[in-house]
Amino acid sequence: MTQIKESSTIQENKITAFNECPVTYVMEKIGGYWKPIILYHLLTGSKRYSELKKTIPAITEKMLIQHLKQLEADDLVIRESRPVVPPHVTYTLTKAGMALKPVMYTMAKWAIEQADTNAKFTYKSLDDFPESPTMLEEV
Amino acid sequence: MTQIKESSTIQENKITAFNECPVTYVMEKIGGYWKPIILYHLLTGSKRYSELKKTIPAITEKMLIQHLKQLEADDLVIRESRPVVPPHVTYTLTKAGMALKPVMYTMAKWAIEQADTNAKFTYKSLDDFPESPTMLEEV
DNA sequence: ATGGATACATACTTTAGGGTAAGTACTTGT
DNA sequence: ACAAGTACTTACCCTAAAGTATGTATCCAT
Repeated sequence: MTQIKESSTIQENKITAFNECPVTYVMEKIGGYWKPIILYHLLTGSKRYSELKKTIPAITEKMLIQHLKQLEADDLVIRESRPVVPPHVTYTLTKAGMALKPVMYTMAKWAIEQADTNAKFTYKSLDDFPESPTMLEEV
Repeated sequence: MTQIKESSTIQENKITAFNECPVTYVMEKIGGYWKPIILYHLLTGSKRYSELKKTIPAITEKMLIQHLKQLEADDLVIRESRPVVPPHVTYTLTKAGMALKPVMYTMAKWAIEQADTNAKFTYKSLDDFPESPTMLEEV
């Protein structure tokens, strides 16, 4: 997991923003190109590592575990492994992770409202958030 | 405004995520260390460039206009300048910008709920979001 | 003994975002 | 003549996030 230089202005500003701005705090937790997508797929229930890989074809394995580790460290997902061969590992949302549902929903709602204006999106409705994976599928 | 290479995997993935994932779409618009803070301060009303500078002391002028330009390009703020000397420029949230209020509120709410668990935040309540600037002040 | 399945790990490179520092234009006040 | 105020602009550098490529361990089936 990529090392971070422990004293740069950029780090300091980040930490300050993180501590003072709740919005930044959330974005730290769920930011990046892949985290929302991973979280979205976990909203519908526990998934194995390989299942996540299959449902998110474009992600590399490095990015996948890297983000899973971060999500675990942030107490948003729980990793459970069965000591069998071949390995069997499942990832499940914690309470805090589940609590992101309304957050993501509100964000999605705004995005789709804006989409009416811009008309350049492939997703169009919030009808089935997050029961069916229409919105974030196939990324 | 920093040039972007127009064909890298990272750009492609970003654009895909941006088009398919509404959450990523939102984060593109309000992400970065400074954008939420700028937006927050604009939620309480129009501000001049210099006022923003004063209320967000840690931001550099480069970052400030850079983000203001981006927010303007994204139709979240409107720039109005009076042709006087010294210049008089104000920034105001658009409708879309204003519509971010519940989005930011929901995010903040989650952050503060988590804060109860972690107890390491300088902000503690949502009581006065966004009427008083207690939450994002002094960053 | 070789390949497949599973869940990673690790070294290296590229890119975009952020930061530093300095300069510009135009006018008023001293 | 020079500084101060306002709203920027520009050139250059550094860092962290993201991507590429390859390797590892274990067991089972063929």
